[in-house]
Amino acid sequence: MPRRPLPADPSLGELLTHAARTLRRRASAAGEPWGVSPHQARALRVIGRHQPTRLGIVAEHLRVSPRSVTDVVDSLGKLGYVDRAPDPDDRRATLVSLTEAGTRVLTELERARRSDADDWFSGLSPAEQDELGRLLRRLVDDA
Amino acid sequence: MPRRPLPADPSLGELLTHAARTLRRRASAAGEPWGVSPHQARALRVIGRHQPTRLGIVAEHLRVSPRSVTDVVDSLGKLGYVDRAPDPDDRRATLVSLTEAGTRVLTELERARRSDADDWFSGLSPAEQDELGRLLRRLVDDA
DNA sequence: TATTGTTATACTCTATAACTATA
DNA sequence: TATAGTTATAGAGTATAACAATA
Repeated sequence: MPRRPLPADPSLGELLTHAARTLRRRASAAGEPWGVSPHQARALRVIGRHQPTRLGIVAEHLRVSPRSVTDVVDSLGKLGYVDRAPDPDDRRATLVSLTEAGTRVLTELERARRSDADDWFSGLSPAEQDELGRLLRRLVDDA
Repeated sequence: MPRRPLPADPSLGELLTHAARTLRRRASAAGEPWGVSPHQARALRVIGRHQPTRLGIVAEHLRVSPRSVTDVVDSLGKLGYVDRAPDPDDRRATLVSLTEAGTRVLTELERARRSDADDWFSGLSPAEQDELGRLLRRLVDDA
C-alpha cells in the first residue's frame, strides 16, 4: 500500500486507526499458514482460555454480537478446530471447546503471534510497552 | 453489546483491537447526523487538508488501496460533499475537493469528533494522552 | 415471558487483478 | 511502457431484527 507520512498533529483516533490496521495486516499474515483470520484467532484464544464454554460467554469476552460468534464458531468448526455440544444443564445452550487440532493450532498460532509482536513492538522498550498497555487498557475499560 | 472484563494479562494486540473497535463505534455514532461513516469522515478530513488533490494522494494519506478511495470518493460525491474534476496538467488524473456542503459538514464533524474524543479520553490526563499519542505514533511509523 | 442461539439481511472496510485512457 | 483511476470480484468483520427451542 502506498504511504505518506502522517500529518504533523494526528489525532489519537487517527493513530489508533492506523495502528489497528497494521495489527490486522500483521495478524492476518501470521495466521495464514493455518488458514486462520485474526478474528478466528481471537475466538480460538478465548475458547482455549475458557473451554468448555457457552457461545454467549464467548460473545461477551470477544465483545461482539451473538450473531458474529455463531459465524466464527461455524467457520472454526469447518476447519476442525472446535467442537459444539449441547449443554446438559440447559438445552438451549451450546458448549464449545477446542479439538485436538484446535489446541495444537492455537499453540502454534500463539508462538507466531508472540514472535510477530516482538518484532513489531521492538521499537519500544519493555517499559514503554507496559506503559502503552496500561494506557490502552484504561481507554478500553471505561469506554 | 454484552461485555466481560478483559483477561488479566491482555496482549497489546487485544487491547489495540478493542480500542479500535470502540473508536469505530463512537465515530460511527458521531457521524450519524450527517450520514457519514468513520471511513468517509477520515477521507473528508484528508481531502479538506489537501484540496484540491489527486485520488492517488488521498490513497497515500489514508494508506489504503486506490480501489477503496474510488469507492469512498464516489459515496461522498453522492452525498454532495466532494467534487471531482479532471486535472488539467494530466488528464489521467482526477482532482477532488470539498463542496460548500462538504466544508460545512467537515467543520461540524470535527466539532463532534473533538467533543466525543474529549469525553472518551477524559479518563487520561493531558500528559497521558500525549504519551499515548507518542507511543502509538512510533508504532505506526515503523510498522 | 425471558433467554440461547440461529437465520435472514445488510453495511463498512479492505484487497487483488484486469482494464481504459492517457502519458 | 508506465501511470491514474475504474470495474469486477472477493472476503472479513460487524450489526439489527425476527424466530425457534427451551427455560
